[in-house]
Amino acid sequence: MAVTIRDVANASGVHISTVSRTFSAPHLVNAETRVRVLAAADQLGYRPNRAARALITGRTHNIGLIVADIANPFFPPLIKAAEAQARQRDYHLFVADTNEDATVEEELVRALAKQVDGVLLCSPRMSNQLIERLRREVPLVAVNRRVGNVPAVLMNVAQGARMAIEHLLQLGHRTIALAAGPRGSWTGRELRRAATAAARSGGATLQVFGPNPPTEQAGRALADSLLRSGATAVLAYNDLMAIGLMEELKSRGVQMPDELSVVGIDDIALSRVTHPKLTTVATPTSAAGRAAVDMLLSQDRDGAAAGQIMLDTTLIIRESTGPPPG
Amino acid sequence: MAVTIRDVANASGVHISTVSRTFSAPHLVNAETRVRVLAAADQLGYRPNRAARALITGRTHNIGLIVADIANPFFPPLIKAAEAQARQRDYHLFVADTNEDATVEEELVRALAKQVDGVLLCSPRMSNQLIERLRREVPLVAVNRRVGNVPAVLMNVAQGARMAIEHLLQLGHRTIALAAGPRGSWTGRELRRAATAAARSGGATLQVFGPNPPTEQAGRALADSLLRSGATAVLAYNDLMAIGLMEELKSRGVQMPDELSVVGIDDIALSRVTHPKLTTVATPTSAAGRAAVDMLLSQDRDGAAAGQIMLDTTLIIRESTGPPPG
DNA sequence: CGCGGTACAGCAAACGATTGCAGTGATGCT
DNA sequence: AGCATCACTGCAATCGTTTGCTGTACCGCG
Repeated sequence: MAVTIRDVANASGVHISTVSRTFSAPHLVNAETRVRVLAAADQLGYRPNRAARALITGRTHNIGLIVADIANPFFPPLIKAAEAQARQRDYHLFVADTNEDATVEEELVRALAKQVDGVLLCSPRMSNQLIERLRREVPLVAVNRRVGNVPAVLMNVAQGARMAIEHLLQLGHRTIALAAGPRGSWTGRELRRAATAAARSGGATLQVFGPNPPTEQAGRALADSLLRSGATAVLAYNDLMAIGLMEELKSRGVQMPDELSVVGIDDIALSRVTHPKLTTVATPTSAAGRAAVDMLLSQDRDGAAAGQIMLDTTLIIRESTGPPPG
Repeated sequence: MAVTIRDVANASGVHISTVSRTFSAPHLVNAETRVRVLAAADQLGYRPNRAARALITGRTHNIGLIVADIANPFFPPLIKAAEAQARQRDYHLFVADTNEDATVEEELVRALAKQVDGVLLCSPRMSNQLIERLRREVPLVAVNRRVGNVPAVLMNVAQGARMAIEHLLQLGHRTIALAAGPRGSWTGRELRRAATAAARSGGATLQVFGPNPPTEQAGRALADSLLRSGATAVLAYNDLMAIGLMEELKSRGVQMPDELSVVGIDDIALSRVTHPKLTTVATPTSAAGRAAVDMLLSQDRDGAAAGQIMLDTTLIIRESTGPPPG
C-alpha cells in the first residue's frame, strides 16, 4: 500500500538503483532521466523509507535529546532550538525525560543508542565515568557539563555568578547566601566555586544552602533557614528556586528587595512576570540547543572529537535586587 | 562492531530464528534454550535493531508529537506526559514544532508518516479537510480539536468558559471582554461560543477582541482597546495572553482586580506567580497527553476508530478577579 | 508396531533501500 | 579506424530482523 522505490522505478521505466541515485547522488544520473524519475516520484507521493535506508547505511538521521525534566521551563527553549536545527539538517529529534533520575538516564541512552546517530545529554545527572563509557557506545554531546574531553556545549555560569555577586557587592551586601542546586550538577559546582571566589575577593561571606532539587518547591523550603541566616541577599541555582523562595517570603510579608535581594539564573519566561521582577543571569539556551546539534552532526561526519564550546551569560538587572537593609 | 542477532546465535549455538523467537515469541522456544540465548544476549549486550524490525513488521514503535510551539508553557506538561506514557509502552516519541504554521504542520505529518506508527496532533492549526485527508495516510489523534470522527482528546473549554463567565457575573460584571485566540483554533471557537452564550443568558454583553496570536505579546497589545471598551472584566484565550495583558496594564498603573478583572485559561505554572495571581480555567494537560498516546496505540492495534474523549476543566479562583469598580 | 500429534529448531524468503561492479553506447583522440 | 574514456544505467549483494514452512525426534495411543 505504501509507495516504494520499486513503484517509482516501474512508473518511470528505470531500475530501482537509478531511482535511488536520483535522490542520493543526482549528479550520477542523466538530466532527462532525473526529471522523469522525480516527476513519477512526486506524482506517486514517494518518500524514501528511512528504516530501510538506515539499515544499509547505518545512519538513521535521528538524534536523541535527553533532559531531566521537560516541564522545567529552562528546557523547552533548548528543545525547540535543537529540534529546529535538527530538522533543517534533515534530522528528526527524539525527546526523552528522565525525571531527574540518573539510572533512567543511562537506560535511555542505551535504549536510544541503536536508533539514533547521536545523543544530546542535557544537564546530565550521571557520573563522569558513566558518561565516558557511554560515549564509546554512541556519539554524545553534553550540554551543561564538562567531563574529560567529551564534546560539550557549556554555559559560562561561573562568569554569570561572578557578575551577580559583584552586582550584590556593589549594592553593599556583605553576607550572601547561595541556594545550591542538585548534587551531581556540573553547573552547580561551577556556580559554587565561582560565587565563593567572587564573594571572598570582595570581602564578603558566602553561605551555602543545599544541595537542593532544582524546583520551586525547594526554593520555598529554603525560606526559613535563609531568614535565620542573616544573609541580606541570595543567589539561587536557578530561577525556579528563586521564584519559589520569593513566593514563600512574600507570603510571610518579607519585602523584596528592601529586606532581601534575590538573584536567579536562567532568565526563564517566568522571571519577567514575578513581583518584583527577578534579577537574573541569562543563559543562552536557544544558542546552546543549536550549537549542540551542530556539534553532534559534525562530530558524526568527521569522526573527530568536536571539542567543547563555552557560551557567555548576561546579567539582567530587574527589580529583585537593591541595597541591603539599614 | 554492533552486536547483532547473528552474534547471539553463534554464541549460544542456535539459529538466528531461534534467537528472534526468544524475544518475540518466547513460548515457542524450549526453556533451556531460552535461558542460554538470553544469557548470551545480555552478556554481549544485544539490543534488537529497531530499523530492521520496522522494515519487516511495518511497525516502528515510534510515535510523532506535533505541537505549535514547544516553548509555549501549555505544551511541556503534555509532552512530558505523552513521552512517559509512550515509553512505558515501549514506544519512543518524536517531537516537532511548527511555529504556529499550518503549512509546516502538514509537511511535518507527511515527513513523519513513514517512520512512525501514528501522530499526535496538538492544537493543530490546519484545516479540517486537510486533517481528514492526512488521517488516511497515517493514524492520527487530535488533541484540542474536534473534526469529523477523527480520534480526539478534547478539553472541555466550553464548560470552563461557562464557569468563568458565571464567576464574573456573580461578582457583578455586566460588560465582559473576550481576548480571542488565533484563527483556526478549535478551542478558540468553542470558547467564543460558550462564553457568548453564558454572557447572554446572564444578561451581560460579551465583546470579542481578536483574533490574536496566543502570546504574551498579543495580550500586551490588547491593553489599549480593552481599556477604551469599558469592559470591567476580560476572559483571555489563554494564560499567556492574560499575563501579557496584566503586565501592560500594570505598567500603566491599572489596579487589578479593582479596576479590571482578568481570567485566563490553562493554569500554566506562570499563573501562580503573577501579581495578582491569575484566576484561570485549569486544563488537564498531563491527562490529555497520556490519553492521546493510549488512544493512538489502541487505535493502532484494533484498526478501529478510537472515538473521542472529553476531559473536564476546573475554574481556579485566585486574585485577579473581583467585583467591578463602582 | 505404526500412526498422528506435539514441540522444537532450522531454512530461506521477504522488508526497502544503497552501492560496488560490470556492461553499454557514444565520444574523443591519434 | 581503433582504442581509451566517459557518462550513464542495470545487476545483485547486503543491512538485521521476522515468520511461514519444513524437518526431526519424541511421545502416546490403539
